[in-house]
Amino acid sequence: MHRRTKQRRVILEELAKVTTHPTASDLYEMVRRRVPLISLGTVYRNLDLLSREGAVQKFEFAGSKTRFDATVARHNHVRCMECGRLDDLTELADDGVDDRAIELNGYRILGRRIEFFGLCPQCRERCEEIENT
Amino acid sequence: MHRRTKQRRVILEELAKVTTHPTASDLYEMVRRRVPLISLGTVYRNLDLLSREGAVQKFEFAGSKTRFDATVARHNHVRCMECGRLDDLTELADDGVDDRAIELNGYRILGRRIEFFGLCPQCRERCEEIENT
DNA sequence: GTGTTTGCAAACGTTTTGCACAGGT
DNA sequence: ACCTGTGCAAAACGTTTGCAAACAC
Repeated sequence: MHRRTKQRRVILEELAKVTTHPTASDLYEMVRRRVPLISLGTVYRNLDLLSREGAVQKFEFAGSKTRFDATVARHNHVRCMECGRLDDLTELADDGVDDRAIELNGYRILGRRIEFFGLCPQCRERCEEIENT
Repeated sequence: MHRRTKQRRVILEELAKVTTHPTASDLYEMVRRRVPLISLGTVYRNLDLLSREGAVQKFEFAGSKTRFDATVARHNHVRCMECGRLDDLTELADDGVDDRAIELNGYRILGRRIEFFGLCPQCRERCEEIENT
């Protein structure tokens, strides 16, 4: 069985503190303030273990680093193409995508991921200013 | 202006030959049969250039290598979680996802990507056999 | 001739792994 | 005492980049 180590506990605690979606090295820096000698490898190993247990969610986004989230409830994301900011989209939990079509391809569907991308409020404003010049 | 080099031409020709979604190194192996001294770096540089030109599509899938496609029309994908196989889903081009909700978050949405994942026909059969044992 | 493109190899950033030791049970 | 988890460093992985030579225009 899995043992309750200080490293594992602090990683989970630090992840639960934030609503951002930290990467493994973000978390490494956060945890290091409380467990100075922790190694990045340990952070990776624990995040992997915790995500397999279902205690954290792991998001492997297209074209960027893996991000982690202590919020386990299902939700989709928007990424800003300009600054890289990542936001939750809780309202779109039920996305209305039709599953039947995929049955036609002979696949047994186990899940789906929707990623939206665009401009966040700040970058949008900045871009629109430039457009109007 | 861009020059018409043998390497670039052969990369595009080989990519157009297949309906799979080769990675850069898959393509490197394919092209190498015709241009033995080509380097992997050249394949990457040309795929990048061709995708910026819109001649090929680049798919940066979550948690896996970037794949390329000479079919430019918009379509979604299913990935097999067991064997990694990747299929097109042309029928689901209009996915029915509601865009209005995202406007509420203040984002200007420029695109979305839907990835389905599950078991392909072959792996599905194999898994169901094991389940029934 | 000029400037782009190439092959090669080294560098890169993220993630994984091998190892001997520390520490939870 | 066992055997999982750790720190460290090196390796692995896909991708990018610096360079001098080669080539398209």
